[in-house]
Amino acid sequence: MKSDTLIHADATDRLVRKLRVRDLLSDEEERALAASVSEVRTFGPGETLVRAGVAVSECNLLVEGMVCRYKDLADGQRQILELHVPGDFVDLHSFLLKRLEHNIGSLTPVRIAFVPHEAMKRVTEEHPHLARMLWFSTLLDAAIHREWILSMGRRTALARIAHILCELFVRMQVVGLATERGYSLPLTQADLADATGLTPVHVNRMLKKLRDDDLLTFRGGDVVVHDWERLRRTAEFSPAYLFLERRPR
Amino acid sequence: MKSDTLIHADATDRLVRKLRVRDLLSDEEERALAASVSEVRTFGPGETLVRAGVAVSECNLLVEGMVCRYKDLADGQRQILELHVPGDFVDLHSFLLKRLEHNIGSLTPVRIAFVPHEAMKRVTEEHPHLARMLWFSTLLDAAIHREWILSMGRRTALARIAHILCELFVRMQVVGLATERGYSLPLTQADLADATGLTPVHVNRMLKKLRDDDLLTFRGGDVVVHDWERLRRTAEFSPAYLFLERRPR
DNA sequence: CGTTCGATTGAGTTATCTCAATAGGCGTGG
DNA sequence: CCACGCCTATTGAGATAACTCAATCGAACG
Repeated sequence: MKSDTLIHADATDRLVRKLRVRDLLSDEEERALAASVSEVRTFGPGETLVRAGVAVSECNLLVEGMVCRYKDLADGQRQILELHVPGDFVDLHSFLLKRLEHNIGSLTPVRIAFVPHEAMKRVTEEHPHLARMLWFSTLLDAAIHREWILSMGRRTALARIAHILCELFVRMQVVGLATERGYSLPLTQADLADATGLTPVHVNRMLKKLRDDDLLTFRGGDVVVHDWERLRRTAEFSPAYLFLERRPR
Repeated sequence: MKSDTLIHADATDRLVRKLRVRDLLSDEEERALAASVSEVRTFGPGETLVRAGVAVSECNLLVEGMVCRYKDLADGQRQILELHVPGDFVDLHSFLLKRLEHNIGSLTPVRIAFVPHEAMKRVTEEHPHLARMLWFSTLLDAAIHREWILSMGRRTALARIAHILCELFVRMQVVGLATERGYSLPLTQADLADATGLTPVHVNRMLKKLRDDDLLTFRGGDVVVHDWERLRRTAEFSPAYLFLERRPR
């Protein structure tokens, strides 16, 4: 094993964990994944990591911190399209798309592992099953997108916020970053507004309602779930769209 | 060439057309695609083709007509997640997901080509480049989802409707089903409401406004574009997210 | 030719937004 | 150590985009 493989092995830990929830990943595949990381770098909060339309030649794997994909409208309105937790291969799709149609930005200080597209090509060609697992994880992003469309289209502001906080709870649990009671979510209410298509003021009122109803507290970057059952019902949250079971075969 | 390959060759025509807009597809790959179709069947309008949560063993390729993916909320509200035009490999993702988390339903009479998952596995393993193109087309769906999230989150009702009609115009053009002036869109205003997260009544008013402003007419299942430039601006539509250029290499 | 389904319009309601003001935390510089 | 400024959270009050309910109308269809 080459030494730089060792150096970056921890970079893929949470990704591996996430993949293993859904499928069997061999040790060889795990090593191939770790070996494909060329570099790990840190960035400050509020930085744009990938800009829409610019050709990219490597994929970003989030190791630590929180990033989002977003688009802006001409009048300055922002919409967050997805929130990413450690272990997410944020722009895996840039491998085939070559450029992204949206931006990727850090919401906190982050550590990012880079995987060059050449390494992606090599690893997917040498490991067809791993390639399918990576394909799968882009399909998971699409499934999350669809649930968000449902939220934005048909859920009330309260349910929308409850839903996104449920989703993140589960996704954080998968990568071992949540306890039974809650998780760390270093977002501002304005960020949450951009993610839910609401205004910060309204987000504030809905959070107050969730607090007053004793469902959940979101304060100082921490989510504490008080009543998971009622929260789930309020959000009409069902984790089926996160495909948390092992695929057949 | 086997005769059943010949029988179903037309089934993949529009898909091939769509793929060739984005990448080079060899004749051999085209034949492999056509050969993977096991059967072509017709369905009436309003049928559920794939139900959420049920294990599936084949992919649906839309040959003719219009289908949508949708989810329902407990109170009966429906959200359409994506509209599909001929040539769309509607549930290509079922190949890896094994079950879908949403439903697929026909909006019109449709012709569907079936591709068994075994055939998918064979063709993707034997043709890695074709596999990447299919992966790519699932990424395209995700990009469309993201644009919808932006629409639902931040665009006004008028812009949202204008935008979806712009998108379908371009997508219909790609598969040769639109003229310079417009295209056939066999949806009711209620369908359009379910796709945009609005009420039918409000959709009606916004369509009237688009008509009154002389941007576009949607009547009797036909979209006629009167002023593309102003329509584009109203929707803030830019086709970048549809990746209409050839990928590099 | 009655029935059904989709489109259209009016009138009143409401969820969410906008504007605005206040308050709390936190880092920086004097 | 205090004062200032900045960012985020909070709350109030009024505005508005979109919704609900309800009625009418037209076309398709058996």
